[in-house]
Amino acid sequence: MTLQELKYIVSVAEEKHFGRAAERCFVSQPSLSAAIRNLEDELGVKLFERGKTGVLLTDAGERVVGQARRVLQEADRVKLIAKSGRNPLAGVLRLGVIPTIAPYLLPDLVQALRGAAPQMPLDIEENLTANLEALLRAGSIDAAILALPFDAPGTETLTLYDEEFQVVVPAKHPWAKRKSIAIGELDPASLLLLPVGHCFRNQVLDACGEFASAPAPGRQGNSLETLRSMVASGLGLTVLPATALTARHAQSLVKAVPFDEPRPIRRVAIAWRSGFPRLSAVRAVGEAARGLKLPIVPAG
Amino acid sequence: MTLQELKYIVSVAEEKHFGRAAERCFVSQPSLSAAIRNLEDELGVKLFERGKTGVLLTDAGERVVGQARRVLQEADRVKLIAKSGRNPLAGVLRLGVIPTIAPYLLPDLVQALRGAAPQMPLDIEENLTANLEALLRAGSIDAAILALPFDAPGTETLTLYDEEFQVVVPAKHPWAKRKSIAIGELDPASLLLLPVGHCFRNQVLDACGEFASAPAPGRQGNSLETLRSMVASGLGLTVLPATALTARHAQSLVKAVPFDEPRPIRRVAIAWRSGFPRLSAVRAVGEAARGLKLPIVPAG
DNA sequence: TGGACGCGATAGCCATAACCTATCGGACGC
DNA sequence: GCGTCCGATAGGTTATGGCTATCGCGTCCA
Repeated sequence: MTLQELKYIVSVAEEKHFGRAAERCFVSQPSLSAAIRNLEDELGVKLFERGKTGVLLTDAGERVVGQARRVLQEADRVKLIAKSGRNPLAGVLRLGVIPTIAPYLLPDLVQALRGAAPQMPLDIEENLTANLEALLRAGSIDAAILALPFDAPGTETLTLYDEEFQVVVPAKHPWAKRKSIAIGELDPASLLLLPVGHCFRNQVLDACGEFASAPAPGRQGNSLETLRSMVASGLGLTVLPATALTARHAQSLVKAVPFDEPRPIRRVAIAWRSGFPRLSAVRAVGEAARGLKLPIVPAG
Repeated sequence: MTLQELKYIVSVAEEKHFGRAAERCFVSQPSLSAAIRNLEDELGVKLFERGKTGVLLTDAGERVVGQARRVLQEADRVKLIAKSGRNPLAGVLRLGVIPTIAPYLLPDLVQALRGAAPQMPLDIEENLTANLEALLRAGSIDAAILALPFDAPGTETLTLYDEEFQVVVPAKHPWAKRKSIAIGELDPASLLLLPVGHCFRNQVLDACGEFASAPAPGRQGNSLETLRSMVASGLGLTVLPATALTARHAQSLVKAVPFDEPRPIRRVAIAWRSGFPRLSAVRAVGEAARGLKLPIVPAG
């Protein structure tokens, strides 16, 4: 039984004439006759009574044709659904974002995408890089915005931008008035860091050339905002990325001071599975991120 | 788009593995791959993401496969419906019967068919032969029980039985005690007949060798029962077929008297369109009619 | 790090079935 | 009777779907 055959019987049922039905199906009359004969044989029922006074539907034919119409209708909906899914910029994009980027990038990114891809809502998964990698490879998310390096096998990345690191000190701290600070000046004992697992923690440690002694466990905050508050309360100082230091996140009790040149940075990228079919959706997200008015350096 | 292709994508969606899906569909893996590629091309959407870590459904694929399942389900119902229509003795049979047979044959016929074809209800159309012919040829009824001759083009007939005609006279009529009556004795002036259009009217007239003068218009009854009542009331006498003269229809005020040999009869048959696909349903009706305990002569 | 393995895609060949044109055969109608 | 209409049949061609063998890529393991 084929969809073709079902189309044929519906056509004959409507035309009550093999010749005209064949014409309507753009086939020759013998082809249509043979196809219908095939179907009748397969179903084991005569669907039409070929009489002198035209073609009549048998009782079984009536019911089969009715059901055939339903099948064809559902089949048409397959095409409609496919058509609606043809636009890569339509449909939910499941996007992972690491916690040190999400709160600073997403508000503007979402806003930008409402213009660039209005039919593509973002389903955001905020998680650590290692978890995002697993989710990405398992297909639970479609793409992830995170910091490089990221070399999960079977994935590709597109660099979005670089952002500087800055030292954040209490407003009354002697460094608050400095123009810049050398990396070597940082004291591991007073540096507040994110917990293990956050890539930003390692990036800061890398930038500082790894301290000999590990920071004390107590000197940690679970988010960048917590770190900022801890600095404001005078517990120590920390390092934050530039996107966390815009006017929107200003705090009168703390002051951000750049590093000496060359200033340490992190490179932010979007990653996806090799072969992910909605590459242009990923690209749209990337373009939107690059176009934002944030303290970022267009890179790559 | 074919049902085959839809089966393939559903299978791959369930197995998440081209090889196993192919096995389940009893085709080789390349065949299945090619078919799916075809469908994806036709729909203009990638349905699956062929990754290293197995096969993933795209968002569009998810929706298309869901709809494909619905199509296949409806297609299965086509086969079910066809199967249920495969038994010619199942399903309504639309049967025409002429008014001079219907009330005498149907009660017993229906009863007999409840045993022989319990899944075949009869949709009865009681009408004159000419109308039944039109209905039969138009396909509005499937078969008709009527009196021969019946030579509508495109139809075939099967003789069911013969039934005698008898003279029906008032119980007090001098003929009521006669053993038999010669045709020539009938007086057209006192003979009660059905209206024009009933074949039985013509059969009686034929049997009597056509009277020179037509019967008076007033001496008509619209049914055999009306004729019987008119005889009972003393209005005249009439001729009825044997099936109308069983104990069930006995009337104390009238008496039926046979004709002299050779007794006139009418031949009752069942007719259907040549090529009507449920021939065995017609045959079943014929067998049932022949097997009835009625004053009929198995004929043909 | 190299080789075996797993998996989907590709290449090339073959059989079948789907389609075409031409023709037949029965039924009607003039 | 003869022409016409209509579905079925015959015969030939194409292309579609299926197969085997193989490739290419990635992963896993020694």
